[in-house]
Amino acid sequence: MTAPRGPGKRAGITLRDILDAAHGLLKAKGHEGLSMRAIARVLGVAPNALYSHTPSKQALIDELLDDVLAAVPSPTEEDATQALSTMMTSTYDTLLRHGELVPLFLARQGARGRNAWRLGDQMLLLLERAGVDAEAAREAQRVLIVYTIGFAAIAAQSTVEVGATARLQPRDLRQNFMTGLEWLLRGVTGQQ
Amino acid sequence: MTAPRGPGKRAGITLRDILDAAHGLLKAKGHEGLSMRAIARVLGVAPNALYSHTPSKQALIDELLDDVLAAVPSPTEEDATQALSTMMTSTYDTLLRHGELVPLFLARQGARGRNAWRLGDQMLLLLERAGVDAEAAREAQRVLIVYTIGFAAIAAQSTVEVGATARLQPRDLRQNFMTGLEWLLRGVTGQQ
DNA sequence: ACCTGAACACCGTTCAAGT
DNA sequence: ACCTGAACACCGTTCAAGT
Repeated sequence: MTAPRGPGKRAGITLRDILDAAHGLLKAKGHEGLSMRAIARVLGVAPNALYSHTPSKQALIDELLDDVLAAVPSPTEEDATQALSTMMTSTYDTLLRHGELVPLFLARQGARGRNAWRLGDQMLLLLERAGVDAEAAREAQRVLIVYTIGFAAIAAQSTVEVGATARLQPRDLRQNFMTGLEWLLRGVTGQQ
Repeated sequence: MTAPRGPGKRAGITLRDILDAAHGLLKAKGHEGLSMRAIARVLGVAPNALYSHTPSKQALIDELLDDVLAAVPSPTEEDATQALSTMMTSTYDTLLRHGELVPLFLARQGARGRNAWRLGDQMLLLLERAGVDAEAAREAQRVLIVYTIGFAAIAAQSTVEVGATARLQPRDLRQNFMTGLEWLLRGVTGQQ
Protein backbone atom coordinates (compact mmCIF):
# COMPACT_ATOMS: atom_id res chain seq x y z
CA MET A 1 0.00 0.00 0.00
CA THR A 2 2.89 2.39 0.72
CA ALA A 3 5.47 3.05 -1.98
CA PRO A 4 7.60 -0.04 -2.70
CA ARG A 5 11.02 -0.09 -1.14
CA GLY A 6 14.05 -0.10 -3.37
CA PRO A 7 17.22 -2.05 -2.61
CA GLY A 8 18.89 -0.84 0.57
CA LYS A 9 15.67 0.36 2.16
CA ARG A 10 15.08 -1.54 5.43
CA ALA A 11 11.74 -3.09 6.32
CA GLY A 12 12.67 -3.44 9.97
CA ILE A 13 11.73 -7.12 10.12
CA THR A 14 12.90 -9.16 13.10
CA LEU A 15 13.16 -12.91 13.64
CA ARG A 16 10.22 -12.59 16.04
CA ASP A 17 8.09 -11.12 13.24
CA ILE A 18 9.02 -14.03 11.00
CA LEU A 19 8.21 -16.61 13.67
CA ASP A 20 4.85 -14.99 14.38
CA ALA A 21 3.97 -14.82 10.71
CA ALA A 22 4.95 -18.47 10.26
CA HIS A 23 2.82 -19.46 13.21
CA GLY A 24 -0.11 -17.49 11.84
CA LEU A 25 0.15 -19.14 8.45
CA LEU A 26 0.35 -22.57 10.04
CA LYS A 27 -2.82 -21.95 12.04
CA ALA A 28 -4.70 -20.42 9.12
CA LYS A 29 -3.69 -22.64 6.22
CA GLY A 30 -2.10 -25.72 7.76
CA HIS A 31 1.41 -26.95 7.19
CA GLU A 32 1.00 -26.84 3.41
CA GLY A 33 0.45 -23.11 3.61
CA LEU A 34 3.77 -22.57 5.34
CA SER A 35 6.27 -21.40 2.75
CA MET A 36 9.07 -18.89 2.84
CA ARG A 37 7.38 -16.97 0.07
CA ALA A 38 4.08 -16.88 1.95
CA ILE A 39 5.79 -15.61 5.09
CA ALA A 40 7.50 -12.90 3.06
CA ARG A 41 4.16 -11.97 1.50
CA VAL A 42 2.60 -11.54 4.95
CA LEU A 43 5.48 -9.34 6.09
CA GLY A 44 5.57 -7.33 2.89
CA VAL A 45 9.17 -8.16 2.02
CA ALA A 46 10.92 -9.98 -0.80
CA PRO A 47 11.16 -13.76 -0.27
CA ASN A 48 14.92 -13.74 0.08
CA ALA A 49 14.80 -11.02 2.76
CA LEU A 50 14.06 -13.81 5.27
CA TYR A 51 17.54 -15.20 4.71
CA SER A 52 19.01 -12.22 6.50
CA HIS A 53 17.41 -13.63 9.67
CA THR A 54 17.52 -17.38 9.23
CA PRO A 55 19.80 -19.67 7.23
CA SER A 56 17.02 -21.96 5.96
CA LYS A 57 13.37 -22.93 6.23
CA GLN A 58 14.31 -25.94 8.34
CA ALA A 59 16.19 -23.75 10.82
CA LEU A 60 13.13 -21.53 11.01
CA ILE A 61 10.90 -24.50 11.78
CA ASP A 62 13.30 -25.69 14.47
CA GLU A 63 13.15 -22.26 16.06
CA LEU A 64 9.36 -22.34 15.86
CA LEU A 65 9.19 -25.71 17.60
CA ASP A 66 11.48 -24.77 20.44
CA ASP A 67 9.53 -21.58 20.88
CA VAL A 68 6.44 -23.58 21.74
CA LEU A 69 8.27 -25.65 24.34
CA ALA A 70 9.13 -22.48 26.23
CA ALA A 71 5.56 -22.58 27.57
CA VAL A 72 6.03 -25.89 29.38
CA PRO A 73 6.37 -25.09 33.10
CA SER A 74 8.92 -26.75 35.37
CA PRO A 75 7.16 -29.07 37.80
CA THR A 76 7.22 -28.23 41.51
CA GLU A 77 6.10 -31.48 43.15
CA GLU A 78 8.11 -33.08 45.92
CA ASP A 79 7.61 -36.62 44.68
CA ALA A 80 9.79 -37.26 41.63
CA THR A 81 7.39 -39.69 39.94
CA GLN A 82 4.52 -37.28 40.43
CA ALA A 83 6.65 -34.46 39.04
CA LEU A 84 7.45 -36.55 35.97
CA SER A 85 3.78 -37.24 35.41
CA THR A 86 2.97 -33.53 35.65
CA MET A 87 5.82 -32.63 33.34
CA MET A 88 4.78 -35.01 30.58
CA THR A 89 1.14 -33.98 30.89
CA SER A 90 2.11 -30.30 30.68
CA THR A 91 4.11 -31.06 27.57
CA TYR A 92 1.16 -32.94 26.09
CA ASP A 93 -1.15 -30.00 26.80
CA THR A 94 1.29 -27.47 25.41
CA LEU A 95 1.75 -29.45 22.23
CA LEU A 96 -1.99 -29.73 21.78
CA ARG A 97 -2.40 -26.00 22.20
CA HIS A 98 -0.33 -25.79 19.01
CA GLY A 99 -1.80 -28.74 17.17
CA GLU A 100 -0.70 -27.43 13.78
CA LEU A 101 2.92 -27.85 14.87
CA VAL A 102 2.75 -31.43 16.12
CA PRO A 103 3.29 -33.04 12.70
CA LEU A 104 6.42 -30.93 12.36
CA PHE A 105 7.55 -32.10 15.80
CA LEU A 106 7.19 -35.68 14.68
CA ALA A 107 9.23 -35.09 11.58
CA ARG A 108 11.98 -33.49 13.67
CA GLN A 109 11.46 -35.68 16.72
CA GLY A 110 11.05 -33.21 19.46
CA ALA A 111 13.26 -30.29 18.49
CA ARG A 112 16.85 -29.68 19.47
CA GLY A 113 16.65 -26.14 20.83
CA ARG A 114 17.44 -24.84 24.31
CA ASN A 115 13.96 -25.44 25.68
CA ALA A 116 14.00 -29.05 24.54
CA TRP A 117 17.35 -29.39 26.30
CA ARG A 118 16.03 -27.89 29.49
CA LEU A 119 13.08 -30.28 29.56
CA GLY A 120 15.26 -33.26 28.74
CA ASP A 121 17.68 -32.40 31.55
CA GLN A 122 14.89 -32.00 34.06
CA MET A 123 13.51 -35.39 33.05
CA LEU A 124 16.84 -37.06 33.68
CA LEU A 125 17.21 -35.40 37.07
CA LEU A 126 13.73 -36.45 38.12
CA LEU A 127 14.29 -40.00 36.91
CA GLU A 128 17.46 -40.31 38.93
CA ARG A 129 15.72 -38.82 41.96
CA ALA A 130 13.06 -41.51 41.45
CA GLY A 131 15.76 -44.11 41.92
CA VAL A 132 16.47 -44.95 38.28
CA ASP A 133 20.15 -45.32 37.49
CA ALA A 134 21.79 -43.18 34.83
CA GLU A 135 21.69 -45.59 31.92
CA ALA A 136 18.13 -46.73 32.55
CA ALA A 137 17.15 -43.07 32.91
CA ARG A 138 18.22 -42.42 29.31
CA GLU A 139 16.08 -45.31 28.15
CA ALA A 140 13.10 -44.15 30.17
CA GLN A 141 13.58 -40.65 28.81
CA ARG A 142 13.30 -41.89 25.24
CA VAL A 143 10.22 -43.96 26.04
CA LEU A 144 8.44 -41.06 27.72
CA ILE A 145 9.27 -38.52 25.00
CA VAL A 146 8.19 -40.79 22.18
CA TYR A 147 5.00 -41.63 23.96
CA THR A 148 4.08 -38.02 24.72
CA ILE A 149 4.75 -36.58 21.28
CA GLY A 150 3.16 -39.56 19.58
CA PHE A 151 -0.01 -39.28 21.59
CA ALA A 152 -0.19 -35.55 21.07
CA ALA A 153 0.01 -36.25 17.34
CA ILE A 154 -2.99 -38.55 17.47
CA ALA A 155 -4.97 -36.07 19.51
CA ALA A 156 -3.94 -33.14 17.32
CA GLN A 157 -5.10 -34.95 14.24
CA SER A 158 -8.40 -36.06 15.73
CA THR A 159 -9.39 -32.42 16.16
CA VAL A 160 -8.92 -31.93 12.43
CA GLU A 161 -10.29 -35.24 11.19
CA VAL A 162 -13.94 -35.03 10.25
CA GLY A 163 -14.86 -38.35 8.71
CA ALA A 164 -14.06 -40.50 11.74
CA THR A 165 -16.82 -42.97 12.62
CA ALA A 166 -16.62 -42.67 16.38
CA ARG A 167 -15.73 -39.05 17.15
CA LEU A 168 -12.86 -38.96 19.63
CA GLN A 169 -13.29 -36.33 22.31
CA PRO A 170 -10.15 -34.44 23.40
CA ARG A 171 -11.05 -35.23 27.01
CA ASP A 172 -11.16 -38.95 26.38
CA LEU A 173 -7.86 -38.86 24.55
CA ARG A 174 -6.23 -36.92 27.36
CA GLN A 175 -7.48 -39.51 29.80
CA ASN A 176 -6.20 -42.21 27.47
CA PHE A 177 -2.83 -40.50 27.41
CA MET A 178 -2.63 -40.34 31.18
CA THR A 179 -3.59 -43.98 31.57
CA GLY A 180 -0.73 -45.12 29.36
CA LEU A 181 1.60 -42.66 31.05
CA GLU A 182 0.85 -44.21 34.43
CA TRP A 183 1.65 -47.66 33.04
CA LEU A 184 4.96 -46.40 31.77
CA LEU A 185 5.89 -44.58 34.96
CA ARG A 186 5.03 -47.64 37.01
CA GLY A 187 7.34 -49.67 34.81
CA VAL A 188 10.08 -47.04 34.83
CA THR A 189 10.22 -46.74 38.61
CA GLY A 190 9.99 -50.49 39.03
CA GLN A 191 6.89 -50.31 41.21
CA GLN A 192 4.87 -53.49 41.17
CA MET B 1 17.89 -44.12 -25.36
CA THR B 2 15.12 -45.48 -27.63
CA ALA B 3 13.13 -43.10 -29.81
CA PRO B 4 10.81 -40.88 -27.74
CA ARG B 5 7.17 -41.86 -27.63
CA GLY B 6 4.58 -39.57 -29.08
CA PRO B 7 1.12 -39.02 -27.55
CA GLY B 8 -0.95 -42.19 -27.51
CA LYS B 9 2.08 -44.48 -27.40
CA ARG B 10 1.91 -46.61 -24.22
CA ALA B 11 4.88 -47.05 -21.90
CA GLY B 12 3.33 -50.06 -20.19
CA ILE B 13 3.84 -48.64 -16.70
CA THR B 14 1.97 -50.27 -13.81
CA LEU B 15 1.25 -49.05 -10.29
CA ARG B 16 3.77 -51.61 -9.07
CA ASP B 17 6.47 -50.01 -11.19
CA ILE B 18 5.63 -46.63 -9.74
CA LEU B 19 5.72 -47.91 -6.17
CA ASP B 20 9.05 -49.63 -6.75
CA ALA B 21 10.55 -46.53 -8.33
CA ALA B 22 9.27 -44.41 -5.44
CA HIS B 23 10.78 -46.79 -2.94
CA GLY B 24 14.08 -46.78 -4.79
CA LEU B 25 14.23 -43.00 -4.82
CA LEU B 26 13.43 -42.87 -1.12
CA LYS B 27 16.26 -45.24 -0.31
CA ALA B 28 18.73 -43.53 -2.59
CA LYS B 29 17.99 -39.86 -2.02
CA GLY B 30 15.86 -39.69 1.11
CA HIS B 31 12.39 -38.25 1.38
CA GLU B 32 13.44 -34.99 -0.27
CA GLY B 33 14.32 -36.91 -3.41
CA LEU B 34 10.83 -38.33 -3.68
CA SER B 35 8.93 -36.29 -6.25
CA MET B 36 6.43 -37.22 -8.91
CA ARG B 37 8.74 -35.79 -11.52
CA ALA B 38 11.68 -37.82 -10.25
CA ILE B 39 9.61 -41.01 -10.32
CA ALA B 40 8.55 -40.24 -13.87
CA ARG B 41 12.18 -39.61 -14.81
CA VAL B 42 13.19 -43.01 -13.46
CA LEU B 43 10.41 -44.71 -15.40
CA GLY B 44 11.05 -42.75 -18.57
CA VAL B 45 7.58 -41.25 -18.82
CA ALA B 46 6.15 -37.74 -18.68
CA PRO B 47 5.42 -36.51 -15.12
CA ASN B 48 1.67 -36.45 -15.62
CA ALA B 49 1.65 -40.04 -16.87
CA LEU B 50 1.65 -41.11 -13.21
CA TYR B 51 -1.82 -39.64 -12.79
CA SER B 52 -3.24 -42.42 -14.91
CA HIS B 53 -2.36 -44.77 -12.04
CA THR B 54 -2.78 -42.69 -8.91
CA PRO B 55 -4.91 -39.65 -8.11
CA SER B 56 -2.20 -37.80 -6.16
CA LYS B 57 1.22 -37.99 -4.58
CA GLN B 58 -0.35 -38.41 -1.16
CA ALA B 59 -2.38 -41.41 -2.34
CA LEU B 60 0.83 -42.88 -3.73
CA ILE B 61 2.58 -42.46 -0.40
CA ASP B 62 -0.35 -44.08 1.41
CA GLU B 63 -0.10 -47.04 -0.93
CA LEU B 64 3.64 -47.21 -0.31
CA LEU B 65 3.18 -47.27 3.44
CA ASP B 66 0.55 -49.96 3.44
CA ASP B 67 2.72 -51.99 1.12
CA VAL B 68 5.41 -52.18 3.76
CA LEU B 69 2.97 -53.37 6.42
CA ALA B 70 2.12 -56.39 4.27
CA ALA B 71 5.39 -57.90 5.50
CA VAL B 72 4.30 -57.98 9.14
CA PRO B 73 3.41 -61.59 9.95
CA SER B 74 0.37 -62.61 11.97
CA PRO B 75 1.45 -63.94 15.35
CA THR B 76 0.86 -67.60 16.16
CA GLU B 77 1.35 -67.71 19.93
CA GLU B 78 -1.28 -69.27 22.20
CA ASP B 79 -0.95 -66.66 24.92
CA ALA B 80 -2.63 -63.43 23.82
CA THR B 81 -0.23 -61.10 25.66
CA GLN B 82 2.74 -62.91 24.21
CA ALA B 83 1.19 -62.70 20.75
CA LEU B 84 0.70 -58.94 21.17
CA SER B 85 4.32 -58.54 22.16
CA THR B 86 5.44 -60.48 19.09
CA MET B 87 3.14 -58.52 16.84
CA MET B 88 4.38 -55.13 17.97
CA THR B 89 8.00 -56.23 17.79
CA SER B 90 7.47 -57.57 14.26
CA THR B 91 5.95 -54.26 13.29
CA TYR B 92 8.90 -52.42 14.83
CA ASP B 93 11.35 -54.60 12.91
CA THR B 94 9.45 -54.24 9.65
CA LEU B 95 9.32 -50.47 9.99
CA LEU B 96 13.05 -50.35 10.67
CA ARG B 97 13.74 -52.43 7.60
CA HIS B 98 12.28 -49.46 5.70
CA GLY B 99 13.74 -46.67 7.79
CA GLU B 100 13.33 -44.15 4.98
CA LEU B 101 9.57 -44.53 5.23
CA VAL B 102 9.15 -44.07 8.97
CA PRO B 103 9.02 -40.25 8.87
CA LEU B 104 6.23 -40.57 6.33
CA PHE B 105 4.43 -42.99 8.64
CA LEU B 106 4.60 -40.43 11.40
CA ALA B 107 3.17 -37.73 9.21
CA ARG B 108 0.29 -40.02 8.24
CA GLN B 109 0.06 -41.78 11.57
CA GLY B 110 0.24 -45.39 10.60
CA ALA B 111 -1.44 -45.56 7.22
CA ARG B 112 -5.06 -46.33 6.48
CA GLY B 113 -4.74 -49.17 3.97
CA ARG B 114 -5.95 -52.75 4.16
CA ASN B 115 -2.81 -54.06 5.86
CA ALA B 116 -3.05 -51.42 8.56
CA TRP B 117 -6.66 -52.48 9.06
CA ARG B 118 -5.74 -56.13 9.29
CA LEU B 119 -3.11 -55.45 11.96
CA GLY B 120 -5.43 -53.16 13.88
CA ASP B 121 -8.16 -55.79 13.92
CA GLN B 122 -5.79 -58.49 15.09
CA MET B 123 -4.64 -56.23 17.91
CA LEU B 124 -8.20 -55.70 19.10
CA LEU B 125 -8.94 -59.41 19.00
CA LEU B 126 -5.81 -60.25 20.98
CA LEU B 127 -6.52 -57.53 23.51
CA GLU B 128 -10.02 -58.86 24.13
CA ARG B 129 -8.64 -62.38 24.35
CA ALA B 130 -6.24 -61.04 26.99
CA GLY B 131 -9.25 -60.02 29.05
CA VAL B 132 -9.41 -56.33 28.12
CA ASP B 133 -12.94 -55.06 27.52
CA ALA B 134 -13.88 -53.49 24.18
CA GLU B 135 -13.54 -49.83 25.12
CA ALA B 136 -10.27 -50.25 26.99
CA ALA B 137 -8.98 -52.29 24.06
CA ARG B 138 -9.37 -49.27 21.77
CA GLU B 139 -7.37 -47.19 24.22
CA ALA B 140 -4.67 -49.82 24.54
CA GLN B 141 -4.54 -50.11 20.77
CA ARG B 142 -3.79 -46.40 20.39
CA VAL B 143 -1.13 -46.53 23.09
CA LEU B 144 0.64 -49.49 21.51
CA ILE B 145 0.54 -48.12 17.96
CA VAL B 146 1.84 -44.71 18.96
CA TYR B 147 4.59 -46.27 21.01
CA THR B 148 5.73 -48.63 18.27
CA ILE B 149 5.81 -46.14 15.40
CA GLY B 150 7.33 -43.47 17.62
CA PHE B 151 10.13 -45.71 18.74
CA ALA B 152 10.78 -46.93 15.24
CA ALA B 153 11.14 -43.29 14.23
CA ILE B 154 13.83 -42.70 16.84
CA ALA B 155 15.68 -45.82 15.83
CA ALA B 156 15.33 -45.08 12.11
CA GLN B 157 16.80 -41.64 12.61
CA SER B 158 19.67 -42.84 14.77
CA THR B 159 20.94 -44.94 11.86
CA VAL B 160 21.15 -41.79 9.77
CA GLU B 161 22.36 -39.35 12.41
CA VAL B 162 26.11 -38.99 12.43
CA GLY B 163 26.95 -36.23 14.85
CA ALA B 164 25.44 -37.85 17.94
CA THR B 165 27.75 -37.82 20.95
CA ALA B 166 26.93 -41.26 22.27
CA ARG B 167 26.28 -43.47 19.26
CA LEU B 168 23.08 -45.45 19.77
CA GLN B 169 23.34 -49.05 18.66
CA PRO B 170 20.29 -50.54 16.91
CA ARG B 171 20.49 -53.49 19.31
CA ASP B 172 20.30 -51.28 22.35
CA LEU B 173 17.37 -49.35 20.94
CA ARG B 174 15.51 -52.54 20.13
CA GLN B 175 16.05 -53.70 23.70
CA ASN B 176 14.91 -50.29 24.90
CA PHE B 177 11.79 -50.63 22.78
CA MET B 178 10.99 -54.06 24.21
CA THR B 179 11.48 -52.90 27.77
CA GLY B 180 8.92 -50.13 27.37
CA LEU B 181 6.62 -52.48 25.50
CA GLU B 182 6.62 -54.88 28.45
CA TRP B 183 5.72 -52.03 30.79
CA LEU B 184 2.82 -51.10 28.58
CA LEU B 185 1.55 -54.65 28.16
CA ARG B 186 1.73 -55.22 31.90
CA GLY B 187 -0.37 -52.11 32.38
CA VAL B 188 -2.80 -53.00 29.59
CA THR B 189 -3.52 -56.48 30.90
CA GLY B 190 -3.74 -55.25 34.46
CA GLN B 191 -1.05 -57.61 35.74
CA GLN B 192 0.66 -56.42 38.86
C1' DA C 1 -7.35 -46.52 -20.77
C1' DC C 2 -2.83 -44.75 -21.01
C1' DC C 3 0.16 -41.50 -22.52
C1' DT C 4 2.40 -36.71 -24.25
C1' DG C 5 3.00 -31.49 -24.69
C1' DA C 6 2.25 -27.50 -22.74
C1' DA C 7 0.99 -24.83 -19.26
C1' DC C 8 -0.40 -22.90 -14.43
C1' DA C 9 0.74 -21.63 -10.12
C1' DC C 10 3.79 -22.37 -7.25
C1' DC C 11 8.46 -23.71 -4.34
C1' DG C 12 13.58 -22.85 -1.59
C1' DT C 13 17.67 -20.69 -2.29
C1' DT C 14 21.63 -17.94 -4.34
C1' DC C 15 23.93 -14.07 -6.24
C1' DA C 16 24.97 -9.36 -7.19
C1' DA C 17 23.96 -4.94 -6.05
C1' DG C 18 22.06 -0.96 -3.28
C1' DT C 19 22.18 1.89 1.26
C1' DA D 1 23.60 -5.60 8.34
C1' DC D 2 19.39 -5.71 5.89
C1' DC D 3 17.05 -5.53 1.88
C1' DT D 4 15.60 -5.88 -3.49
C1' DG D 5 15.63 -7.75 -8.40
C1' DA D 6 16.45 -11.33 -10.99
C1' DA D 7 17.39 -15.75 -11.69
C1' DC D 8 18.15 -21.04 -11.15
C1' DA D 9 16.45 -25.30 -10.62
C1' DC D 10 12.91 -27.24 -9.26
C1' DC D 11 7.73 -28.72 -7.59
C1' DG D 12 2.31 -31.04 -8.01
C1' DT D 13 -1.33 -30.97 -10.91
C1' DT D 14 -4.60 -29.94 -14.90
C1' DC D 15 -6.14 -29.76 -19.54
C1' DA D 16 -6.53 -30.93 -24.30
C1' DA D 17 -5.26 -34.03 -27.56
C1' DG D 18 -3.42 -38.43 -29.59
C1' DT D 19 -4.01 -43.72 -30.20
